[in-house]
Amino acid sequence: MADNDCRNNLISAATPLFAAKGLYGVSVRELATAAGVNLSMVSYYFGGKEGLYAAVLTEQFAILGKLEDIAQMEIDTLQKFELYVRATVSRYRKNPYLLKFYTSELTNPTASFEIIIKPAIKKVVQMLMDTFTYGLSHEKFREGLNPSDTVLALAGMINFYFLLEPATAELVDHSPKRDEQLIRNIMDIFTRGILR
Amino acid sequence: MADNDCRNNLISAATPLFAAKGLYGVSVRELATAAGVNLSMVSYYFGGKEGLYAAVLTEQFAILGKLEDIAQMEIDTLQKFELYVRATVSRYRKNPYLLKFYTSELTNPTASFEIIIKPAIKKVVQMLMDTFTYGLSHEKFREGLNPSDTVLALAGMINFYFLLEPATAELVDHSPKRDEQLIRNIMDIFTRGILR
DNA sequence: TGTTATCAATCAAACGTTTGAATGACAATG
DNA sequence: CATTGTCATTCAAACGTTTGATTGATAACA
Repeated sequence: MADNDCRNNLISAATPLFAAKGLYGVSVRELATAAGVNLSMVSYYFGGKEGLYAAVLTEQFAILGKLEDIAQMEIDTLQKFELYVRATVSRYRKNPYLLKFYTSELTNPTASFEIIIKPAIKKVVQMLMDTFTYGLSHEKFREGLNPSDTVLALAGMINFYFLLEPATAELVDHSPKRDEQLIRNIMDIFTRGILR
Repeated sequence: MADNDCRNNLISAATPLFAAKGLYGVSVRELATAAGVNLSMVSYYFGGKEGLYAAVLTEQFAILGKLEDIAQMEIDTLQKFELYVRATVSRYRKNPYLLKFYTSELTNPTASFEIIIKPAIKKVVQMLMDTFTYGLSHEKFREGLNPSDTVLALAGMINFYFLLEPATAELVDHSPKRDEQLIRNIMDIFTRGILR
């Protein structure tokens, strides 16, 4: 097996397994078999099962950093929010496992939560709050709206849509071809909701 | 030990443990010790660990049925949505474990998902969609809004606020005394977002 | 030849479940 | 009224299996 194939195969195979069943729902043997490598390679490359899990999580959440750039862009405040929503949708479409790790850690946190997930989420929420506060101070948005409640509402609209898919797939069309309509629907509500 | 104390103790002790660590994150010994009962009582009363988990889940989701009554009430359509939001908030406040089971099953579904969680969620979403469609046909709401996208947006605004608490507690005040402001903030955005 | 990578085999520990005995309440029997 | 039998409940102990991790040998390569 070529250099580092073993390590890469483990991460690739572990990602969907951990996403579907969680850290304690998969055994090391299951991970090794799925990757087509020897069982002991998990300890050899990652120091153990939790190390592999942390490696998967780190890879998954590396993408999230790009969201912070939105705040510095020289575009309209409302456009920044739309950019956030669009980036979120395309991120979940490109990586169908990200949301699983995201919410799995929120509900059943492992040791990785404080180190990887929590800081990543805080940065995004902070960025959104800063953006909203800027819009407020420049008299674009209505007075009286609470910054944190408002940005969490926006984040909730888009994230919850994807989170609920396993339960509502038979009730609602969640296919990517409806994404554009979904984004417009959300931005439509949000824009009218916060503008003067 | 009095009649059925053993069974009740197991459910009471298992609820916070399963909520915090998930089905596979807790051992039967841990559950029995926390309940102060013998290890074999789990199998005796519930047929095994998964049986106890299912019993906990059933008890937790029994409350969710009340939401359906909202649709039949003789009140304004918008008031029905506000009632849904208020009921959701008070439900999470009264039972801090419900959301954990809710989202844990959505991300890492066990055998109980199809039987207990999925039907419960579908009923609520269907009720909300019916309510919105009624409002649409009676010309209260703007044309062009997609029913499913819109009600999932409302549900997301309130549910995501609670889901994100472990990550944003240091950034945002999630205390119950802010609930009224939170509800008004959400309904404010939603109302302006969907009204003509 | 020393280093890195991989393997099958093995380990102790923990897992969920089952067992057979002991307990106490209660009704039936004499 | 005392005795017997039945029943659900609880217990400590053990069950076989699976767990995550480690070992020492072996191969590939520098």
